[in-house]
Amino acid sequence: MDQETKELRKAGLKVTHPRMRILQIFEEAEERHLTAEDIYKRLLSHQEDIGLATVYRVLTQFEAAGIVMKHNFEGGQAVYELDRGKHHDHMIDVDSGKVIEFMSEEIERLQHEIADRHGYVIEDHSLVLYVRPKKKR
Amino acid sequence: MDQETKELRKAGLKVTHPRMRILQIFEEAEERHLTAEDIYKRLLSHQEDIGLATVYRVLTQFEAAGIVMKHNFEGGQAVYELDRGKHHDHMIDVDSGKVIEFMSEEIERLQHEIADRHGYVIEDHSLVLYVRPKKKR
DNA sequence: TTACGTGCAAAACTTTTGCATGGAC
DNA sequence: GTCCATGCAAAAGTTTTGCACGTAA
Repeated sequence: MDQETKELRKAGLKVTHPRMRILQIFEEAEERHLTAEDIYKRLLSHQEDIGLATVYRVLTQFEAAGIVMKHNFEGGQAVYELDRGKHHDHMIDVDSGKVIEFMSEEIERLQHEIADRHGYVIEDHSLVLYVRPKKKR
Repeated sequence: MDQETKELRKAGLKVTHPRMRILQIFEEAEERHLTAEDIYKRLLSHQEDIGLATVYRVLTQFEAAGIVMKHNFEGGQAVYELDRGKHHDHMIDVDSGKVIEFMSEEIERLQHEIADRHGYVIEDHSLVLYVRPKKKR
């Protein structure tokens, strides 16, 4: 039994063609971060007959099942990435649109400290740096 | 000449009724963070005849002029707040929807350090903590 | 007077939903 | 066979735009 099938079964989801193909799209893709539209277009270009509504439904289920993470960066469309388990934040090159992942134990620690100081516990968080390449000189 | 007029003039914007009223709505509001819809509803309740499209147009101009800041928190609608100049990040109580502002020099410093290490400079950034009140015991 | 601003309605865009059919187990 | 999943089209929700009219400077 292949990896995708296992992943779907584990999530208690029926193993259907759209779900398999969407998982594969993520695995094949160069970029880790894709919009629903990106995925839909790639399916179309492989002559797949899968509706955009299905893409959204599948992504929503995948998110609930912890298979993907959804991010609301600037610019209307939500982006999704496979949830590989290791938490990280994002840096977006505003010139090229490239997404860089990073992780700082130190920032994580400070966030918890701040929330705690205000009487809260962190449920989730979102840190995005919008960056531009340093000028060389 | 009052404060609102001064602010609009400084931004090179004509002093019109909708622009004045929208500035005032921000100043009167208990919450610092309002959606376009929030503002529109408050105008309606004051019997103002200002269209929602105008609210969006004015907010967009205000953002370009540095009068307000726009945030894309989770949940579809963008929120706007007056730009008082002092940078801060946000903590959102997911139970009540309450928005708490905070600021950490330490986190700011680490962000720059990380961007720099990757060969970038930070153009802008967004840090939002989604939190829940600590359980008492 | 003239360029810019506004209200209204329609359009654009992303995402969700209703419904009849199809497919996994 | 049963229940969940899907495609399609339509709806919903937010934001933008076209256009004719209005108004600040």
